[in-house]
Amino acid sequence: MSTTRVRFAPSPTGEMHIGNARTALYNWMFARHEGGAFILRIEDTDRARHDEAAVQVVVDSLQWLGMDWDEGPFFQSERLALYNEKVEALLAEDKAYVDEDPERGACVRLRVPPGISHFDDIVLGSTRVDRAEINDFVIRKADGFPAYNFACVVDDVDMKISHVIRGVGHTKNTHTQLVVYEALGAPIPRFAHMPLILGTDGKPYSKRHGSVSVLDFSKEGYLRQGLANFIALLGWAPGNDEEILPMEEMIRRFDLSDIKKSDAQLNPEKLDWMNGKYIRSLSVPELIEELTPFLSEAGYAVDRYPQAWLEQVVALYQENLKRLAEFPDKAVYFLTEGVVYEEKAVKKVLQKEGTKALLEKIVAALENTSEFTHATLEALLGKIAETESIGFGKIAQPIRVAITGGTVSPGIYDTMLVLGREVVLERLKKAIAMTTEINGTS
RNA sequence: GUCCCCAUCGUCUAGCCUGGCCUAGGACACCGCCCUUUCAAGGCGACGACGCGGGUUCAAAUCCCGCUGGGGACGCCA
Repeated sequence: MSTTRVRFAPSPTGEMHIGNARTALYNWMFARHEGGAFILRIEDTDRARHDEAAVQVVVDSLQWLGMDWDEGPFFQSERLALYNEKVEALLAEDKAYVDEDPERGACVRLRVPPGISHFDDIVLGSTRVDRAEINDFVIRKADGFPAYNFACVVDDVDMKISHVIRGVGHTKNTHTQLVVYEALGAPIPRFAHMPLILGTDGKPYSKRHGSVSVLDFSKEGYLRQGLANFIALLGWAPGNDEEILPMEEMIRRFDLSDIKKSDAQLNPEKLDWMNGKYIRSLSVPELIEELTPFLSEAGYAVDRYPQAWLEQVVALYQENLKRLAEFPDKAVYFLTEGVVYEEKAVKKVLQKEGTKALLEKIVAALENTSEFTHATLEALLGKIAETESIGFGKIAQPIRVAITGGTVSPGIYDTMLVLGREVVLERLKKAIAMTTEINGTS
């Protein structure tokens, strides 16, 4: 059994930032790669920030991305006895002392011995800091709660963490925490600090760049596999040119030493591209399942449509989607009874000289056949194109606008077939009537 | 301000540790072409980078130094 033990230890802030998600993912992938344990620990030692719902966000985010944990979640707020025991021991050994503040009360500080602090980071390499820069720091706050740098180490020791994988903002903390390991006489784990994720302006990725939290990306219609693959590749590459990597593959190839030292900008276009790749890799039933919440959100109850028919519609859009959330709007003329005509499309296509007559011929031809298949439609429309001696585009576009309301849709045969003979005829007639009106008033 | 870190196409990156195979490879985006009934998807192609200056060396994207630029950390927050 592997002795590799890692942990993800967020403070419950109410949202899981994309950068934190990547840190969690790297921890998790590393644990799975090594056959070790992934532990979830909630660092809720700040009373003012305590929030139950915020913990749920962490859990939901992790689960949504497909991460599971072997131990926890542990809550630091429930482990005060352990921290106090350690504080008292340090006090007894005179490695720590009480610092009285007339206003805030008494806290406990750890004595920082002089010297040069040094450790080898798996990502950053050798790092060193003069301890003269580290003041005796607080390990127990006046409110009785442990301070971050203390609770973190006590827990990492207690939980036998072998590798501490966290954001680059913690490198100085690591030097501070090394003092605690020393005072405790505890073995020191390996450290790996992750670079930052930046926005397109090169500043740390934040709300003004777009979605920041994992759950926000989910709401926008990114697939868990797509987002996970994308953020994993922000700062890590498996060493060859492959980019679409299913989770199992990423786990197999993951290596902490392949993580880049420099910060990475999040490129939204590439995320969309990658998400589209994953959408296309799904089976139609799987895609429907992913689409269901978005359909409901838009007011379309999925069970309102025959499953087989819905599969046809979804199949038509699978090649077109970048984000799941785009679907309801794009497929609106399949999902609702009526058609909403875009003014521009009507003006550009339907109001053309001869279009009305053309549509009437199409209606007549369709009414003459009871068969409504790809073959018959192709023969029928092809014949009209031929007798009218016009390109097929000249005939497909008016139909498209008439039955969808716009100039963009899946293939015209497929669109007609899935819409069905009745609906197609009804919409064509409606368009003809409308065209008459427009012509009449102009 | 003090300390620390980083630096290859616009962006994500391969290559750097173990100099030569790099006239620097791939991907996204952009542009063009093909496919084509629209939009996509797909295929093909074009554009596009080793931040600058010194070294070391027969040879540097790769090693060293400086500069410039960018970023981070400096709480009884985590």
